[in-house]
Amino acid sequence: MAVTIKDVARRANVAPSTVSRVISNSSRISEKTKERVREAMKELGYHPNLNARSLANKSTKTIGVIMPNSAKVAFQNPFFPEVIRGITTKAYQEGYGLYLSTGQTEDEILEEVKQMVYGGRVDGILLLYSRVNDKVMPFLLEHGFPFVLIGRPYNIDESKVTFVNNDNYKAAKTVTDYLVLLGHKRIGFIGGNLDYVVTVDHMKGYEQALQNANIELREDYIVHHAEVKEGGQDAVIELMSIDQRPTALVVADDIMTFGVIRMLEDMEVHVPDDMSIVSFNNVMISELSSPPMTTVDIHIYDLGLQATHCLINKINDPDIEEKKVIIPHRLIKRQTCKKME
Amino acid sequence: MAVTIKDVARRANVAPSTVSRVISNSSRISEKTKERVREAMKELGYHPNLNARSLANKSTKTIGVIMPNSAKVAFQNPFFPEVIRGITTKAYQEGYGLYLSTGQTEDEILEEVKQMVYGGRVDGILLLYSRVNDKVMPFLLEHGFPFVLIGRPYNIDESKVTFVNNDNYKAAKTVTDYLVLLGHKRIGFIGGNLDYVVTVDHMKGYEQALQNANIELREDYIVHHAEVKEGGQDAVIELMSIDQRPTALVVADDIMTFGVIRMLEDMEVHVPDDMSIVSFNNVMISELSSPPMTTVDIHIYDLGLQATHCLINKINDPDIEEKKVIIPHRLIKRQTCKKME
DNA sequence: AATTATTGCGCAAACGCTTGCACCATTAAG
DNA sequence: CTTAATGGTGCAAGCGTTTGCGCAATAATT
Repeated sequence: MAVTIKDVARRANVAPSTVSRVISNSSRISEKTKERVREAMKELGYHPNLNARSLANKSTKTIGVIMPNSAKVAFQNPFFPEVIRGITTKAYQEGYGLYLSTGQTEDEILEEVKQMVYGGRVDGILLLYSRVNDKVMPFLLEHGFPFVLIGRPYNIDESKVTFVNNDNYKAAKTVTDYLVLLGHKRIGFIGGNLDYVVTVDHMKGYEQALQNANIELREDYIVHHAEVKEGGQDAVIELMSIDQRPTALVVADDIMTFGVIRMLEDMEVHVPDDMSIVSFNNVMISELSSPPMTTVDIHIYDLGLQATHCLINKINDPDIEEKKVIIPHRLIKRQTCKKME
Repeated sequence: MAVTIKDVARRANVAPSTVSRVISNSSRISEKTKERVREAMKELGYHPNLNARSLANKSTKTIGVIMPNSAKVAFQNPFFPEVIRGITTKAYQEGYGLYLSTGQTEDEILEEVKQMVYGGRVDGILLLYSRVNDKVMPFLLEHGFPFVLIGRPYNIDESKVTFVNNDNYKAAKTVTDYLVLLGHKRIGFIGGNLDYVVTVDHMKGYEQALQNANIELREDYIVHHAEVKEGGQDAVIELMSIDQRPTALVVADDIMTFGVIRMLEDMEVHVPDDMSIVSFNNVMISELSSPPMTTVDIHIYDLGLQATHCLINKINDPDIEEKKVIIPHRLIKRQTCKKME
């Protein structure tokens, strides 16, 4: 059996409660006793039992990280690793641990969240996605459980939830504007899963830009695909089989862009000479495409960092007001866009 | 305060112990009482407190996942997301949760592991790397704590630890043989961080293949870099500034290959016409390079799955004998290799 | 010198659950 | 009809911490 607080107490000739207070560095214990107790702890190799502590404490010092239909598909996109990097960094600084969701379906995930909340496994929750019809957020809201959303609440009063997001609408608009500025009139849009709020924001921005430029919106220029990998390729086929092919593409995700570029190459459509492309995220390998892609950097790492920051604040002070943090984005011009002659 | 086992007991007119036994579906309770208790649980919306359970139980139903110098840099490589996918899948099936390490340095990580072990936070540990001079494994070994290594133990008796690995030596040898078969004599090697066992295995395989083919080993053809991204590019510069440039490259990692290809393109060295490349891992986007890369698929997902499987077995039966699982690899021929004229 | 504050520590209850053991009805066996 | 199994529950002691409260002993105040 492991060495407990009682063993330490006995060894140091004090009461268990004193040991506990030494651990929490209570000012009510004299320096002398503290030293004696610490000595005993060292000698016995004492380490606190975290479960017991959590039980008594009602605090676990761990935060739950919820991914969309789990890591299963999510992790195919470098977005998640990167956001988790940000989370990890902050969490570590603040002495928090991370508990990862593992469920695959929406229902499984909801069940897990309930476990985390009711079971007292975590002190707060980080939602790494915003889905259109999400059941997790309402649950959390209803129970007044601390959480922060990465993304934007949908169908829910923004003032009721703390969230960290990019201005995806504006990013998409800017990007489309940019393409228009380069002289493109036939601009296609390859979007992600329409269940995700980010996708609808992208589309709105795209549409607005076209409208501002008096370019007619063509249904057949808009294609959505859930899977980042295959999606990119399928989408290209669809778009390329239209009579009047687009000359430029707004692509939802850098990874998709890899697929898009490959597929276009196969069709002997050259980027950027025959086709301009802009996409989103600027994940690590984005600059390694051939040609290197123009994309908008959304500072994924910061999303994670800030979100964690907010969450920890909320955990420490549950009555803190809800907050909305917008992480700036930045267009990174590389070599997939070209001016129309 | 949340509803506890006692509330349920009162409601169902039984003792708390009975409720507990109903939860664990003990055969000693009659169906009738079980029904009544379950009814009460539903009505009150009972959910067990996991900390209390863990405390009484000495089991947490969660497994600790340790990454090399943390997610921080690790996650830059799709290897980790993918292996975690495998882990998640199995863990979920078996009702286990995942607790992620967040430390950045070796010492921080060791400290975290100690916390997990002494603190009773996890039932077992998954080591996602094998480093040459690792302190975590000896610690775990010494404490007889259940763990499984993904990779291969180094400087430690293999029979003492359960591990899941590829035959990286053989993979590297095969790949080099393949290049030799294609007529290449000047074959370079771009390796990863020499602290990792996988890197030394790769190199051994490479060297052996050359030796078998009676090709002289050239020091200057061997380059190592820790960072997958920048590393690839730096390495190319080094290798290309040699008088007698290599005509083929064995690259430690697919992501590196992206960088390598880009850099070569910039130098107007065309792949595969002027340079053949083979690398390792076959992560999701590997097939999206231009040209699509030839690589060896190491079944990362399975590594995670199997490792988790083994770990759970070990948790359930600590006296189970240590096991060594080799996941097969497979050369995926795409378009970065060409026969020498 | 008597009273009040202050400091330093211990007692014991609580956190919510599990589990060995004892106990009381039944029912089966002798 | 007694005794022995058996089946179904309850009691109470843990699991290792935290923390409100109380009690000495000492220091500060009249």
